[in-house]
Amino acid sequence: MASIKDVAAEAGLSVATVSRVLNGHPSVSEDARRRVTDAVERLGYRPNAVARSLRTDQTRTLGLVISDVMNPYFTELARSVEEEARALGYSVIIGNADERPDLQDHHVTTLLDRRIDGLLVSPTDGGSPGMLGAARAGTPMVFVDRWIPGVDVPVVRSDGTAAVRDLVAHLYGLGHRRLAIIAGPAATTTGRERVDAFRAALAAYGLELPDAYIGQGDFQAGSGRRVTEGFLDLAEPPEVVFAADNLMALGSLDAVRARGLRVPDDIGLAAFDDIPWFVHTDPPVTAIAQPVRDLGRAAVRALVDRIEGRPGESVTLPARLVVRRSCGEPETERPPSPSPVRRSTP
Amino acid sequence: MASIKDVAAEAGLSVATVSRVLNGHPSVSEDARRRVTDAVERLGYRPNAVARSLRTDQTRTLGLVISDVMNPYFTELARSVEEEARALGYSVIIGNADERPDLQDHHVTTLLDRRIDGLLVSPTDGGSPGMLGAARAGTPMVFVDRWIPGVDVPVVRSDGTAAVRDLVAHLYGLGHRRLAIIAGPAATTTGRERVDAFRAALAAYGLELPDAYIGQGDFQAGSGRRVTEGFLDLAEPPEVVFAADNLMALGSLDAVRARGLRVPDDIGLAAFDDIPWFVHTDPPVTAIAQPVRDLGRAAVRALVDRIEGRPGESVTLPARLVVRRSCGEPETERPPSPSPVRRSTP
DNA sequence: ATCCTCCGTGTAATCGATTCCACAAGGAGG
DNA sequence: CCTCCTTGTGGAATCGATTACACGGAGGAT
Repeated sequence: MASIKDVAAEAGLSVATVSRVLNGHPSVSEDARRRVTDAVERLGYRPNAVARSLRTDQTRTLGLVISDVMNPYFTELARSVEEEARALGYSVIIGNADERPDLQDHHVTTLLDRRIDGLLVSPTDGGSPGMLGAARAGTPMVFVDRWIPGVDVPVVRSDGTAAVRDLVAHLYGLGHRRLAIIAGPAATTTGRERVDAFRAALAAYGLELPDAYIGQGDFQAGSGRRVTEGFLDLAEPPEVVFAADNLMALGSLDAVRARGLRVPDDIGLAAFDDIPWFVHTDPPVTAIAQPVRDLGRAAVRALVDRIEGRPGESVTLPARLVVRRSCGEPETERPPSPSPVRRSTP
Repeated sequence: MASIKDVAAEAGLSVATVSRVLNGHPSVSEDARRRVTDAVERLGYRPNAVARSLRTDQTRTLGLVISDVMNPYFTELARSVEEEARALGYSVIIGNADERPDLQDHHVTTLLDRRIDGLLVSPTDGGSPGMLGAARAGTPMVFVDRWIPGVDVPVVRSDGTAAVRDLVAHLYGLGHRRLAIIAGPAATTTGRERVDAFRAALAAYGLELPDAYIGQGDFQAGSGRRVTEGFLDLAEPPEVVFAADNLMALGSLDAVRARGLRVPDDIGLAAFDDIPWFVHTDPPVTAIAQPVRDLGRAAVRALVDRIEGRPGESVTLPARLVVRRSCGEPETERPPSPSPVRRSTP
């Protein structure tokens, strides 16, 4: 592969001049500029990003470590992050932690070894050593979705308390009183917050959240199934189950169906995180939707701000309730809406 | 951040010796080895992968350019690719082409600029200039899922002809005769092959595939909707629509529902690519499942073989039909099966 | 005409690793 | 006791870029 030296030779100039042309440095004669671009063209030369990074100490690359790629919520997040990063002239390398702290650490160290300019993390746990180290070492960093209290890093997330309140109001209005939740891991902020928000909302209606109605999940489908089975085995099963993420809701649906029961007639179901597929499930699932695209965009902007020396602030965006049929009859009969999967095509 | 020089100073040795210890070179005294590891420990030193790559001319990184991350099929492919690559000591950088040749080219050049060791591509089109250039330039390369005829690169893919035959047999057995297809872009191999396989299978039953029953889609939900609307407007609409990927099937479902019609009573639906959500849609969708994990694994192995100087061969794995309820009554009434989303949890 | 600027260019140092080659010390063999 | 090998180590070149500094020449001011 041709190097800058080859270009210099081909153009009959020094590597310094070639480099200047390549980087749009002002003090280069028109003649030299032309000769260099011609030589580049002839040789099909492309600058070696590795060498450039070594010299300039910046890779123009962002690392994104997410908890689970197979979760549509995170897939969409990753997509919007990449989009915004590209617009800002950065590439992104995605690491999938699969909800495992050890894998998360692996990716963090790998990314740091490659000297990425900044790190976007949605931590799987309360803080693995590798991650804490990275934060302390001064690598520009931003948390998305989940975060770790006590670590001084901007957080870009969505606040679901109002939406959860709306959800409880909706359920209460439908006559439901025994409401249960499938919680996420207590080590994650989203795991804890959603339970807290739910409990608080229930309290506003004079409802309790007994321990038996709090199932411990891990944000994966399997746990949703297991917890739901436990609920159904109760002497007095809940009337509605609220899953703290979409995968656990899926598992819950499975469990209900495996018993030959039906949603929402026998038991209602609601989920945190709305995804395109919830429109098409049987029945369509009532969910709390986060503004994922905006979250990704804001996270990248905050991180790039940090990288480029600007402050880089935390952002909290509200989530909102999307009522469908999985908890009982909706208020109004609307025509089916088109799938949100659709792109910009008219 | 500490460099190898700092380690050398701390250990009271030369950088050469430090490097040898780091790389497990045999001719290093036990004493030196200990002093170096101690120094590394004290300094929290991590080798700079950028510098290393520049010197050794290898990044131990694979590039993966896929057509659409939001498509669960590709998400799963990406996941299995990363998994296998990690097992083999490689990282992977994912580029999302979003079915756009220009974006695909952008990612290919970016990846090449970073001097990745090899490229895994599922081409969006018949071959964008950047990709063809990469193939010609001798970068180790392997096609996954889709490929480009005439380019001498191993292909790892799945063969759906048998499964499509099974599908048509299933539909024929259910009494359906007017069968339509929503095709993928003609520029992609999968776009063409699936139509061809479908036509051939129909022929085996003395059935035709009239032009009016071939809708041109682009593997995105929007086109599935549009094409299906066209089918429904026909004087004699098809009895079953076969979507060449899962996203278009989703769009098709939307369109049917938007008319107030029902699947499978008013019109049947089948899809290429099985995904976890098809179990939970209303109704569950009959689909052709590819062995995605195996595909990802095989692709990485072929690529790494190429990179490390071994031949690196093409692989074709069979797809299989998964019958559900979207085309009419299934043969047997089975208890609902658990969701395939489940991980290794028992 | 002289001096000072400014412009365009080239030389060489540098980033952080790897690795070839030289070399010193020590042991074996003659 | 001398030579030869082996072993462990260090010096320095190298990968491909960027950039500080030096320098020659053109042009303007005096």
